[in-house]
Amino acid sequence: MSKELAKTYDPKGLEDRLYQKWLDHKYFHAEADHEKTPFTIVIPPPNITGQLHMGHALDNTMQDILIRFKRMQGYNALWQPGTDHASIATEVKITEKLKEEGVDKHDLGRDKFLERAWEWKKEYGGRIISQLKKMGSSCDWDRERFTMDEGCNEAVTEVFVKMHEKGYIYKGARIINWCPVCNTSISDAEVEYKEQAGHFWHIKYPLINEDGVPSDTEFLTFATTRPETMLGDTAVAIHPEDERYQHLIGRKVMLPLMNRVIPIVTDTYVDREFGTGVVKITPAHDPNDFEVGRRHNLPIINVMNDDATINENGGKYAGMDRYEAREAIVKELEAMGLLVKIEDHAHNVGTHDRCKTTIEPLVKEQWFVKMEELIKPAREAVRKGEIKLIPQRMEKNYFNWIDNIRDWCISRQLWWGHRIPAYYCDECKEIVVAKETPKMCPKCGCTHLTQDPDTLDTWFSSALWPFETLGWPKQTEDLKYFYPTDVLVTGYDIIFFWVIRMIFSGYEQMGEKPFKTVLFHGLVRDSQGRKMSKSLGNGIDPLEIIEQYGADALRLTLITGNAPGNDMRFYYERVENSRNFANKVWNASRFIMMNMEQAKEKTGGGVKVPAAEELEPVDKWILSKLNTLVKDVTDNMEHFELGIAVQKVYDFIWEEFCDWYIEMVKPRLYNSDDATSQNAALWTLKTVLIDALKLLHPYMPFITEEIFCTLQSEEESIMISKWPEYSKERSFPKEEKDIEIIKEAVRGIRNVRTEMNVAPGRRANVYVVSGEQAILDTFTEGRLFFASLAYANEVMLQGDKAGIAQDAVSVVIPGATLYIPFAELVDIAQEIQRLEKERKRLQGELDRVNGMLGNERFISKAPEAKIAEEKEKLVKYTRMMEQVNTRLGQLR
RNA sequence: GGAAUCUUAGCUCAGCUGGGAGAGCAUCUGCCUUACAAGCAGAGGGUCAUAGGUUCGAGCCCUAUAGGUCCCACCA
Repeated sequence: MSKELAKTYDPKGLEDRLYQKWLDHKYFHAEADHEKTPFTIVIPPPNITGQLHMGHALDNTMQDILIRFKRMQGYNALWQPGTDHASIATEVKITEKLKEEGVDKHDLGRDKFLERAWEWKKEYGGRIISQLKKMGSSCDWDRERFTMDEGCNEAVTEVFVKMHEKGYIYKGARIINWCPVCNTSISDAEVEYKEQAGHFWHIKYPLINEDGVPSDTEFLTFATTRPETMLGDTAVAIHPEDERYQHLIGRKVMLPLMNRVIPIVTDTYVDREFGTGVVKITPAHDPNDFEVGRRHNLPIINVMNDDATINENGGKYAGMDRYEAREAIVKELEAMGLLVKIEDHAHNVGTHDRCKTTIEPLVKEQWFVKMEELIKPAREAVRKGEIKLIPQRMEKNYFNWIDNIRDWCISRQLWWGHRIPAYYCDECKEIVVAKETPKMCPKCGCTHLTQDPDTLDTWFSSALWPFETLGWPKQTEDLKYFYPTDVLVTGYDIIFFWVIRMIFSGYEQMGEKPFKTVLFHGLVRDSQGRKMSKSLGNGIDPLEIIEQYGADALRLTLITGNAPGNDMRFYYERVENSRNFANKVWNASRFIMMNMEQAKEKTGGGVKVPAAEELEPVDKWILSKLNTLVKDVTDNMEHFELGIAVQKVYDFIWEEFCDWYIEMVKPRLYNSDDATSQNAALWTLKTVLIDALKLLHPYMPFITEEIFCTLQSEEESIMISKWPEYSKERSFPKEEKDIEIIKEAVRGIRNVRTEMNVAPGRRANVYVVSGEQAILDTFTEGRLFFASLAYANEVMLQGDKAGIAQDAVSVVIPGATLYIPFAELVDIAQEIQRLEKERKRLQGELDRVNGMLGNERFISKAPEAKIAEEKEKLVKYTRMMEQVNTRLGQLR
């Protein structure tokens, strides 16, 4: 009738079954309920192209821990899930796949391409979700959203139109980052700078004489890393106060190869100390030059096509690739005697973070979000602590980015994504931004309008994620109830892409922060500390780990031994340790249930709640320890110290509960003559186990559920059980102290026995000698388990050492000396040596304590509690020292 | 160029508000003790990078130095 745990712990058999049970019972589902306090987390939506990797595993484990913890605490916990369309990432994948089929994206056409994309979404969008389920994630799947579902589309259009009306979104020709391979503009955040070995080409341009012809003798020399851009040069710049070049102000130079006369301009942007103090200016292909060009009204000559080949403005170089052109141009300049020298030069080159292609700065007409005003509330929120970043040091990064923010280029020359709701009149070119396709042009009345072909940066929609998933722009009940959300858990690597943008969007659209706390985690690296990557092939598949060790073991591994925001290394030994812990929990539970069952067979009844006086000191000791644990763990978790919290649970279960408490109560369990004592032990075992399981549940949901349900068949699930609370009635300081004394005695005896190579099977009597009745009482109470743990035949308690063999081995603990007489004897000299060692140790402690207490300034300045603590130690060590000295005297 | 962060046992890392240095793995010794050998009992191993400073007291706070990681900016 009662269930039993399987003989061996096998996560494979139970995880899927339990997850299905949770789903069936709708435990993950949350509804707005004003009787309860909400606790909300929105998931960082994984890409539909993605497969579960260790980063997801960590991110989701943290969220699940928090959400399960809060749910058990009685909060109305909502974990809002969904996926991201990942505009560029997905488009690239589909384009690649088409290429494999021999189909060019453009031949296929936009509509057909989008059909393929949706098919892709249908096929792979579910994959990552089912993988998250494998982790045990308790998301409310009934609420699953997608950044391109109807509601999100509506939200995006709403925001775009609104912000355009407010003037926060504008269209303009600016210098942007262009990826010649993906054929789209990208934002500043998507550019990754990488140091590359390059060259400095020192080139000279001839000055123009007064008669308007290039000089044969006068030149202006400068250095460049990108000679090919000279085709678009429209000026040469010098610093206005550079004495070397004062005489050149107002003159012009001849741009070789293009035979264009260009001015010499003065601009403080030029660094006199760097190179020759002369800079060629190419406004169309360099962000700084673009600015210089604006200041001096220089023409912008774009010399490049979208694929980074030279265009018709590049004269005879038209059609060449940018690097091909570079070579040809250098060669030609050299032939003309205009190449002065070539130097090696390492410099940072901007690359596209997706495809690693060197980006090309280009001037293009794009849509931008004006950041200046928008960003202000985001800065203030963090500055005032309205939004907390954990760890706090992330604030530096945050402010640094905000303080240097530039307008956000949001248009992408891609098809997969939210198409920009801007329409152009075919006749008068008027731009209309509207939620719906306009019937006619408001300016000329023409009825032919064409929608902007571009789509929006994928982060434009993710920025709205915390409120669009709750129903916005509709003022839903959910939105009112669950927003603002409580915690955002994410990697520090997307703070600029996502976190900041959600924050300013929340304030702009909702007038309220999107979340109260951002909990950052680091990267999961391989065992050698390298980033896991496809190209290195060093990625560890979380699903494989789950298959081999179980999701619980994986979760525990990811959450222990690392601080918030720090990267961690992942290796198998750590997972094994986690699995071993799961196994420990499993076996301890099995042991407890087995004993409950056996007692039931004998007595015919189940475990009863014992009367207060029926609890023995050990029972009170472990209950008291558990009580403290509950307080500490809850406190740690509330402060997001997840790793510290679970470490405490781990230590408690393994050391205190399994290695000490269970061992201590075994004699009681095996003795059914004293039913009262046996019942008290069983009840304590069960009670402590259940609470410990609850504390562990957020971390290891499956194993705890399986054990809990086996143990408490009347309960439905541990995940909706009540989180344990600290209670004064469960605090027993006296028993805690008493048991610690006995533990110390046990450890002391074990130590001597090992040291003396006494075979474990060889039992000996133990005499506990103490002048204090309280200590003798403690041992009286604990005699039974003390005997079993200290390999004792009989435990004799006495006030003096009468009747104890002279050559008995002795162990000194605070307040008592233990004597263990072995039949054949002990080398007295060796015993003296051992005690001398102990004397030395105690002397060290005494010196330290006396040093502190003898220091007047310590006495006058240290807190009283600390002083009292040290005084107590002084008493303790002094007494132990006396005992050791007495024993040494006897032996001599 | 600017910022952040790290340097603690052989390895990988914890150490939360300053108050007697910890874990896992590895190593060594002894145990198949009727929950667990994925285990039990013990042991060894650390000038907490270096040098100063603050403090009654520093792994923790401050300054400098060395080395590593990483982010931002970018000088053409």
